[in-house]
This record gives sequence, C-alpha cells and structure tokens, in this order.
Amino acid sequence: MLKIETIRHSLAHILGLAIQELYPGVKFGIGPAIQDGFYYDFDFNQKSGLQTKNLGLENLPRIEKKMKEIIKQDIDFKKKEMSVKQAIEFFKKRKQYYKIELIKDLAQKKGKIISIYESGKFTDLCAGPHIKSTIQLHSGDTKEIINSFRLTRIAGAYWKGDEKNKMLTRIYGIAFQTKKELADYLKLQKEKEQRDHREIGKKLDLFHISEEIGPGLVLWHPRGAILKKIIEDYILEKYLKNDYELVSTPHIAKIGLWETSGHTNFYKENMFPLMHMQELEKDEKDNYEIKPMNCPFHISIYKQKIRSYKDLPIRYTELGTVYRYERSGVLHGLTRVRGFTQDDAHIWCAKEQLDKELILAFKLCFEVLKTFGFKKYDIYLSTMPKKHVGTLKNWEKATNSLKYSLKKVGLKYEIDPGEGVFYGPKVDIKIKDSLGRAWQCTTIQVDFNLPNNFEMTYINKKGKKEQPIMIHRAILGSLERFIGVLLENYGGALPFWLAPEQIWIIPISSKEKTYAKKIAKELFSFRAKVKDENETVSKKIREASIQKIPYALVIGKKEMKEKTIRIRQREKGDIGEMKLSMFIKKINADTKSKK
RNA sequence: GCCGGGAUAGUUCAGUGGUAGAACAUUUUCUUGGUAAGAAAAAGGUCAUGGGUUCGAUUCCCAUUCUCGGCUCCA
Repeated sequence: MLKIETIRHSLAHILGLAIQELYPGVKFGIGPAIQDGFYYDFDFNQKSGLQTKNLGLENLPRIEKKMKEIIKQDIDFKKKEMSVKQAIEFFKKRKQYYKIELIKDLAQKKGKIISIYESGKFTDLCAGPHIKSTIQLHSGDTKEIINSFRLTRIAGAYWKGDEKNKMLTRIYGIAFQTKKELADYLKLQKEKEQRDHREIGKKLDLFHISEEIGPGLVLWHPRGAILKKIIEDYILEKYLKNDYELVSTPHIAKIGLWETSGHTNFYKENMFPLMHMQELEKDEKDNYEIKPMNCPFHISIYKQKIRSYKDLPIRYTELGTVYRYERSGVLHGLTRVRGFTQDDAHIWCAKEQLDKELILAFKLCFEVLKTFGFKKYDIYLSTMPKKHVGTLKNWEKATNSLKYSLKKVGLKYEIDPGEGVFYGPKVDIKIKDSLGRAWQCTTIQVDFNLPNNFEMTYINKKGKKEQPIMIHRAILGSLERFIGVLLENYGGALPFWLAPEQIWIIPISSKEKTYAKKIAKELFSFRAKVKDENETVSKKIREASIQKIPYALVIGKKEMKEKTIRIRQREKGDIGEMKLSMFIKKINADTKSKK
C-alpha cells in the first residue's frame, strides 16, 4: 500500500511537470506534501509564456487536466544521486536558480551526496520517497487516486518564507487515496465552516465588524456584549480573589511614555500613528499615541509611591482595551483585530519571588481555561528575538525561570526560538478547539527591561534601592479572540452560565401569556425571555434550537393548572414536567458548577 | 503589505449591456396552537464607492474600500 504522503509528494512533482509543459521557462521553488495535499511554488515571471503577470484561478482546470494526462502516460520516477558540484552544474544548465540555492543549503547541512528524481522531462531536487510510476495512480487498487486529487487555489508565498525575498506563485492541491476520503475531507471542511465564529456571530446576533467604522474594530450587539460582560465579570472576580488589585488607565498617552518604554523603537509598526496636538492648539507641544499595551500605565501607578520589599509582590490587573495596527491581510473575524480588550495584569516582585509568582500564574491560568472547557493546549516557550532590549544575562535568567516554573507545574512545552517580545521571553499557551485547531491566547512574559527603562525600585531589607522584576500576563489574551475561540469550541452552544439567553419561556397560546410572564419574573436572576410572538410552538422550538438556547420552557393549559413547567433541554430534548422551584435549583447548580 | 478570489434586499444566494428576482427574516391580517418552519398580503435594493467605454453599465474596463483563502506578521 502506498503511503498517502508519497502520493501527495509525487503529485507535487507531476504538477511541476504539467507546469513545465504548459509554461516553459518557469523557475521552480519547492513542492512538498502537506496535510491533506501538496503544493508547488513557481516563479512565472521569467518569460514563461504567461500573458499576464500572474496565474489566475481560471487556469487551474487546464493544469489539472494536464496532470491527469501525464499520469495516464505511466511515467517512471527514477532516483539518481550525484555530488553537490554535479548537482549545481545540472540545475545551472536548466537555469533553476532556486534549486541551486537549495543545494547549497543542503550541502552545508547534510553533506556531499544530492539525490534527484527524474520523472519524464521533469527532474527535481528531492530526497523522496516517490511512487515508482504514475501507473500506480490510475490502476489496480489505487485507480481512484486520479479522481481523488484537485488543484484548489493559488496564493503568493515568499521564497523560503521570508518577506524580504521574492514572492512566488504557489499552487495548492488536495489529494486522497479514495474518493470517499476526499468526500470525508470536504464534509469536514463544511463542518469547520459551520463552526466558524464569524458565521456563529452572525447567526446568534453577537457582533459585527462594519466597513463604515473600520476593519478589525468589533461592534458587540446586545447578546455579544452580555457574553463579554459575563466573561469579564468572572475573570475580574477570579483575579481579585487571587490577590490582584484592580486599576484603570487611559487609552492615550504622550509619545514620551512610549519612548521610555521602548515601544517607539521596537513596536512602531504595530502602533497607530501619532496624534498631532498642534493641529488643534499652537501651545499643545506634546503629541499623543493610542495605547498598544497597558504596561507603562501600570508602571506609572507603581511609581506613585516608594515601595518596600514588604509590599511585593504587587499585582495590578485591568481589562485594558488596546489598539494595534495590524496589516490589512491578517485581520480575521474576532481572532485577529485592531482593537481589543486584554485581561491584562502586571506583577512586580523581588528576584527570589519570581519562580513562585510564575508558578501561581500558570496554576491560575489552567484553572481558568478548565472552567471554560478547554482541556488541550500546546505550550511554547519563546526565546530572545533579534530586535530586543536588555542584557543577554537577564534574558537567560528570565528564560530559565520560565523553564523552571513550567517544570514545577508539570507542563510540557516546546521552544519557539527567537519569538519572544522585545522586552523579554514569554510562554504562550495555544488553546486547541474541538476540531484540533490551535489558537494563541494566554501569554506570560518575564521582563527585566521595563523596570530598568522606567527606573522602578523598591526598598529592600537592607534599606537599599533595588529593581523589581516584572511579569506581564494575560490568560484569556484578548477577550475578542477568546470569545471567537470559545464560540468555535462549542459550535455556538455555550454552556448555561455563558449563554447570552439562557431560557426561553414559550406559552402555547395567548391564554398562558400572563403565567409565562410570572415565571419570567421568578427567573429574574437568570437571562430568561418570554417568547409570546404570534407563532406556533414548533416554530419557536426550532428557533430556540437554532439559537442554541440551553432551556426552552413550554407552558400550556396543563402546566398552568398544575403550576409546573415543561422543560426542553438543548442537548436532551424534552425532559418532562417540573415544579419551577425544582428547575431553579437545577439551574442554580448549573451556574455554580459552570456547566 | 504581497498573491489569488469576491461584493446584488436584514441574511443566504440566483440573474442581466436596455435601471432587478427567490427563500428565510421583517410588518400587517387571519389562525390560539402541545415540542424543529400554519396561511395570505405588504414592505425591502443608488446592484460596495469613484472614474472610463457605450445611445444606454448592476453587467465590460480601471482605480479605491471592504471582505474571503493563502504568504508574512501576531493577543
């Protein structure tokens, strides 16, 4: 049995061959197998017979047809080995300069023998493995393969993934062993689409982003805003109970603040441009900047007093709304926006307290994530980036502390080299949703540098000034992104305590309206709504189901007479009659256990 | 920002070089109902914006904005 990766990789080569025949003179980048399929990067801009500058989607069927023709020709894949020198010579003749670059990289890493694969007129630098012949794709057990791949889209992709390099044209394809697997894949894609928080947001009337107001700026509708408030209330209470203190700070500050913090140097491309105050008033000499982060404000509060070692650790928290300039191509629903609210906190402590504070932060973090129903995470430790402030020694110290506390809490992590923030290393926690996609929300960062820039001090036991260490941490990350992930995780069916509308009371006829309103009154501490529109019960039940309402209470003659309610639960359907007091007990328990 | 798509009613989408249609939602009337769509009628659009070609453009062309899928970047 052929491995699917082998098939995908070979299809990438066949795509290469097809392109070579259709557009002679094309330069080739790389063409690997990927999850669900394959891609190949091409440089068309060199007299490749392409009329327009770039390849359009309308060309894909033609290329796909060519690939199928090639497969039917039963072309063999032959592996050959040669020396680096020979290989360079070989590709030089064919003017495949990207390949030469790859060979040079390979020679440094792996040594002197280079393997290539020859399939018909197309020869590619490749370690393999490959199919023996394209006959394997259209005969015998595997004859379905020829009908189980598709070219899907065209995208630009930078050579070697570096923005500074030339952008090549990437053609993506999907490929499976059987038609059924392809059908299953397409079905899963559809399911993912249905779970898309942007769709859910529209369907459940939670939020919108308006062209008139601006890209990446979220407008929360009543139902979305209440959801946001429930989460905010929960998280703030949690922090206050864990000895954080609440602070509140402005949205703009003078440019000088950001110069001190280092943001104008290291974070400039993410900050909205300056507000020029002199345009208003000649004497207003200071320019302002809208905040991309809350840290400098919290530092300012710290610095209002002379701090003693007895005061430490100091933990300030704020639901701080920040604005960051994000490039237009990266915005995505709620998960990547330009204005967002962080459940931000900053902790200042003495050196010897650092490990303990980090451990507390990690523990709190997992407690919170568990409450929201997230059980799987990927943890990354990001180390010193190229653009950074502070000494190497401090970076090492901070990184080691993070490693130590992760180990102490028993968490497995991966290193993400060079991905730290400019002021310090960080631990990011990517939450996995129910479809296994990972989203970065939590971030915990150690910072030796801002305390230095802002000359923060405390008085130690010996009566001398000492610099505290600073921890930045946000557990939900951004409320916007977190809600987006939450919606996808639950497919919109939020647990009772989070549901914007928890209970619908559905009177069967208008005779029970008054009774329905009475019940609503008794459910005052919940988010209950009387649905007394002139519609049938069935229709309202259907609507409740679409809107993912946890409970629908149906009341008619019988219930009114017996002073009961009939309960339909979102997951279980009709669960029978109950006294209202019993139901309240039940949902009080739901609220308490956050289920 | 870059590459490739897209933008028609509140929503999901048809459609056309001669100024627009469906379904759902909305409003009204009838219906007073027992667990996933009761019936009828009405109302809804500068066909994203700005130019150009044309006797005439929502349709063709160009630009802009927004949006979607990638790349890069990121909470």
